Amino acid sequence: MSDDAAANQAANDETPTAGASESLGVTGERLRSFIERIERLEEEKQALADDIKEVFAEAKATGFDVKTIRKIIRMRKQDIDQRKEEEALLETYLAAIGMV
Amino acid sequence: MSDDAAANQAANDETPTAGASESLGVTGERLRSFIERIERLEEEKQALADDIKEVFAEAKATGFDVKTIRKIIRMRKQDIDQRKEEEALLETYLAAIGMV
Amino acid sequence: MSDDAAANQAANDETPTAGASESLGVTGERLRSFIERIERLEEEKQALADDIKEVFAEAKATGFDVKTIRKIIRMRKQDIDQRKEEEALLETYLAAIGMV
Amino acid sequence: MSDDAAANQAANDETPTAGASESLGVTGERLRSFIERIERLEEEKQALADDIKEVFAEAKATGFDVKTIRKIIRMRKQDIDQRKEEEALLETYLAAIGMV
DNA sequence: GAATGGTCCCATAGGC
DNA sequence: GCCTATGGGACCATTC
Repeated sequence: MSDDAAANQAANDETPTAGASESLGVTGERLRSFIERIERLEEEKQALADDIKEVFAEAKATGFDVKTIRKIIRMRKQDIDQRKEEEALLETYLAAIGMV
Repeated sequence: MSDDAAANQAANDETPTAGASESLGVTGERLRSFIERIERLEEEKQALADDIKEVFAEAKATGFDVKTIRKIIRMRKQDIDQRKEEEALLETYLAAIGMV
Repeated sequence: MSDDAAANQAANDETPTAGASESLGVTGERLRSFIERIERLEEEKQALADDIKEVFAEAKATGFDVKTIRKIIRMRKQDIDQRKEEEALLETYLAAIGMV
Repeated sequence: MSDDAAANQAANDETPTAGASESLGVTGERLRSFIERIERLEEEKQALADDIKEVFAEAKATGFDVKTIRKIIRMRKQDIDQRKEEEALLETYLAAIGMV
């Protein structure tokens, strides 16, 4: 493993005045905080995924072909990506010739 | 592919005099609306994915091992999923013995 | 992608007396061998899938509810997976605190 | 998990005096048997999937492009399927004209 | 034919 | 910098 001590739950007492449990508690708190933040975000992300699914369902109910819609969206995304790339390239060129 | 509604990408008729073209325009509008709603949601979803990545990066910078954190999160999720499934199974059993 | 090129990376001459076409032949042999091995394995895999289907059918004929059986099997699998993951996590922790 | 409860909607009686509860025990046995047969088969199926993965890995290590190999296999499968279909159609025609 | 679950493929991310 | 591993998305088969 790369980092020193992964989830340092075992470990060394860093605050001499405190008990071992204290510093452990702090580390644990931070870890828990990270985990919960991530879980919260993933929950929201999942909610959005569900929303998207719903919209597809609605489109389907309206009589549209979902697969085709997906294809269109993919194409549009490609276009956007490409456009962004082109703009980025343009920026690079402009920067290269000192036009900021 | 189901050709009928599917390919209605044309959609750009905005002639006020209506007729078949008018309904196509309407269909096109609806299609565009669906697509844009989805794109908007996917954008937000992507933003959340980026946020999550950031939190992982922050945790890593703090000295935690990302891989381990991922594992913990996965396990917690498994717990939740399993609990849900157990409840679903119970429902199934109840239904099977006619207890609705 | 250039499909033709794809398979040619192996192309080193193993028979010093042969020309390029010979080494290509060897490469082709190896490729064919891989493909046939995979196809054979997939055939067996498919046969097993069919067997499983049969067992489900038999269970159904016996009066069991297939859906419920599926759910039970899924849950049992989850249990096993989770146990494995817990062990893996333990390993990770042990490694993290230097207990190999 | 409470395996015994399974699809035995009533359940856990193993009283030696038999009666309805005895037949339930028998039912439980059958259910368990089905489940274990399926699990065994899925295990083998998974083993084959792993084997296939290994072969792909070996092919890759040899210098072949996995994606392309997949494509070839897919094409060959299509050919086989098509051939089967043609044969089936031929059978149908032969049957239709009374040539068994 | 609609919904669901399972499988496969790809693209990205992290490790060596 | 490659290469493996993991997660997400698409497709497909099956069930109700």
